[in-house]
Amino acid sequence: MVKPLIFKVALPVPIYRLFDYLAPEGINLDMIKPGVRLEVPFGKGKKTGFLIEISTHSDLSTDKLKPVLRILDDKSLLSAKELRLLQWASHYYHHPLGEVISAAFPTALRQGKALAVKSEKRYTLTELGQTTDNHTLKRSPKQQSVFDKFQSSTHYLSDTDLSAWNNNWRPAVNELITKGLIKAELTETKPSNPKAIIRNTPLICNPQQQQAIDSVYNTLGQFSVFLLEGVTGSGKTEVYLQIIQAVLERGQQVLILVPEITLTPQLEERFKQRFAVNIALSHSKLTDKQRQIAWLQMQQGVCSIMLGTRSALFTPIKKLGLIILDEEHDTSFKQQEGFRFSARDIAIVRAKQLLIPVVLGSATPSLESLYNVEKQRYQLLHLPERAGSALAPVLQLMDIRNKRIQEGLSEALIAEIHKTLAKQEQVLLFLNRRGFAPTLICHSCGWVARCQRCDANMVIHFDAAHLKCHHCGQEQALLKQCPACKAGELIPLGLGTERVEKALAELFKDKVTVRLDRDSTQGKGSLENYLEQINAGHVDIILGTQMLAKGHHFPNVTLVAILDVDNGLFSIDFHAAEKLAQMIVQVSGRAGRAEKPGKVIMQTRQPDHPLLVTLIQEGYRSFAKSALQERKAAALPPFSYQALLRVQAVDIKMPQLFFKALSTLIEKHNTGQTQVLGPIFAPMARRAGLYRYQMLFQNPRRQELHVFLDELIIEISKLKQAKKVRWSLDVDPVDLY
DNA sequence: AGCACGCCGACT
DNA sequence: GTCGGCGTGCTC
Repeated sequence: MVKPLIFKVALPVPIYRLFDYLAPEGINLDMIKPGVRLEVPFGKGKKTGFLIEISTHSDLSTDKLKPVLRILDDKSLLSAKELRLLQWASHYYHHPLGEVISAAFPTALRQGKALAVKSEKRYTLTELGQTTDNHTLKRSPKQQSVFDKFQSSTHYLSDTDLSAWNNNWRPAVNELITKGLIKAELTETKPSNPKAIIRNTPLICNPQQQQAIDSVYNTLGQFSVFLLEGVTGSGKTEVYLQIIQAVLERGQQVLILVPEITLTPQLEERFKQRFAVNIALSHSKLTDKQRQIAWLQMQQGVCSIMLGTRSALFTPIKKLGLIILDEEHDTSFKQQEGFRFSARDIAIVRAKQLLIPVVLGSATPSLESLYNVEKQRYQLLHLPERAGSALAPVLQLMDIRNKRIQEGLSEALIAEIHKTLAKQEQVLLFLNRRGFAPTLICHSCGWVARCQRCDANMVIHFDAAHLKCHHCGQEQALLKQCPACKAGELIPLGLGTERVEKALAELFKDKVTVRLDRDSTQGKGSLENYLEQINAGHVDIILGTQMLAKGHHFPNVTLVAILDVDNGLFSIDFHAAEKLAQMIVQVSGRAGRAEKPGKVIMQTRQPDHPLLVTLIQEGYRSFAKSALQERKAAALPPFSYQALLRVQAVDIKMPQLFFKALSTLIEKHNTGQTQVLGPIFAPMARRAGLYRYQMLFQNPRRQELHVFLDELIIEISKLKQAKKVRWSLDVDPVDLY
C-alpha cells in the first residue's frame, strides 16, 4: 500500500505547531511548492493556510487527518528565500508561523481570495474623456469602474478588466473616436526602457556624499550594512537617490522603509520627480486593494521601487537589490503588538540572505547601530555638515528654576519669541503632551479625576469639553463640581498643548498660532493643510507634540523651544535617555536654513544634568558614547539581549497564579546564564481594565537566551494557567511599559 | 483565535 | 421546566 502524502500546513492561529493534512490526490509534486496557499478544513470551518512541507510522515494516524480542500495558488507567491525569512522571524520572535506568514500577505490574499491582478501586461489609456458637451458617454456601472481605473496614465490591468474594457467599453469609445468626438486610446505599455530610469539630472554631491554613494555602489551584489549618519539638510536623500539609481540600472528593485509615510510626502515626491520607473506605496492609510496591488507589483517586478512602512518589509520582491531604512532609530520600526518584530533587524537578515546592501539612515543613530559600527559589523558613512554650508542650530539650556513661568513659558523665552517674531521669522514650540492639562484636581479636598480602568489621571480636553484617558481612550463629560466634596473648585493642573495655545493667543495677540497634535489634525488632509499654511508664511508660531519631531522641515523657523525637557529625564526605562537625546536633536533639526541658522532653547530645572550637558556641549555622538558606557557598565543592551514576558488579566490573581506555576518551570529550563527579573507590576499596573505584570529575561549570549525561550514557550503553551491570562513575549523590547 | 460543549441562574 | 452565562478544551 502506498503511503499517503502529508501536507504540513501553517495556519493563522496562535498555536505553535503545524497541522497535517492529506494531500489532494494525483497532484504534481513538481508544481506544488512550499509557500502556496491552501484552503483547509479547520475545526468547524475552513481556513487559508500555507504549505510548509510535503512529507510521508505524520504523528497522527492517517484516519485522523482531513484532506486539503483546495490548492489556491499554482505558484507560491513567496520565493523559497522569502518563506525561509518568515520562518526565521517566526522562530526568532517566538510567534506562530502561520500568523507570521499571514502578516506578510495583503488582507484579501490572506483570506484565500484569488489574485486581483493576473495579467502581467500593462496598458496605457491616453486622453480619455475629451468629449464635447453634446456627446457625453453613457456608462454602465461596470464601464464606469473600468473608466475610473484608467484615469491615471498607466495602469496595471487584470484579465477581467481587460475583457470588460474590450467587450463593454471599447466599442463605444471606438465609435466616438471615429466620429472625432473623443480622443482615447488603449495601448499596451512597452516594458520600460532601462536607459530611461531618470527624469532629471542628479545633483552634484559634496565629497562626503560622493564617498557614501561610492561605498554602497561598490558593494552592490554583496551583503553589507551601512549606517548613513547625517543631520537634517546634510543631503541624505540625494545619497539615497543616487544609490537607488545604480540599483535600478542593474535591473533590480529597491525597498525603502520609513517610520511614517504620511509624514514624508516630500520624499515620495522626490522619488517621483527623479525616477521614471513605477513606484509602489505601502502603508496603513491605503485601502487593502491599493496595498495588494502594490504588493503584487513588487512581487511580479512591475514596480521598481517600494516606499513603505514597517509592514512593507515582508513584501515579496522579484529582484531585490537594496534596502534603505530611513530614520533607523525610530521605534515605530518595532511592531508593538501581536507579532512584535523589528523591521530594522529583519531588514538586515533579509539583506544578508539575498547578498545585497542595506543602508540605515539617521541623524541620531540608535545606540545599537553605533555599537555595531564600533564592532565593525556596520560601515559608517558620515555626512558631517548641512549641505550648502548651512550652519547647525545652536542648542542652549534655559534654567527656569525660581523663574516666573506663565503657562509653561518663562519670561526669557517669551522675550526670545518676541525677538524672533519681530524679524518676521517663525517660532516652533514643542510640548509632548496634548490636551489642556494632565490633571483635574479639587482645590478644596484634593480629589483627582482618575480613569476607572487605568492607573492614570484623566486629561482635560477643553476643545471637546471632555476628560479623556490617554491610555484606554475612555472619555467622560467635563465635571463642573467635585464629586467628592461637592463644594470645591476643580482646577486644571499641569500643562498641555491646548493650554499653551490659549496662553500664546493672549501673549501674542496679533500673531497667528497653529497647534499640531493628534487632536487638531484628526481630519483627513488637515495636517497637510496646516503645513502648507506654515510654509506659505501665514503662521507665526507653531506649537505641537512629538509629531513635529518627524520629517517636516520648516525653513523659516529660527527659534525652537522645548518647553519641558525635564519630563523625559525621569523614567524607569533605560531607553529613555537615548529617546530624549534623539528627540532633542530631531526637533532642533526642524529649523533654519543656510542663511538663517536656528536656535534651540530647552527650558529645564536640571541645567546640570549630565545627559543634557553632554548633548549640548559635545553633541549627539558624545552623548551616545557615554550612554553606551553606562549600558556596558549595567550589562544592558546592546551588551546583553532581552526578552520581556507580558501578562495581563482582568482578575489580578490570574497573572499571579500564572507566574507561580511558571516559576518552577523557569528554574528547570534555565540552565544557562539567563537572568530573570520579576515578575513585577508593569509601570502602569492597570490599563484598560487589565492588571499587567511582566518578567524580563536577560542574557549576554543571544543564542542561550533563545534556547531558553524556546523551551519556555513550549511549557507556557501547555500551562492551564496560561489560558486565563493574555500573555505575549517581546523579543528585543524597545519599550518596557 | 474561534467554536462547541458543559454545567448553574432568571425567565415564558 | 428552558435560555444563556462564560469556564474549558480542541483544532490536523
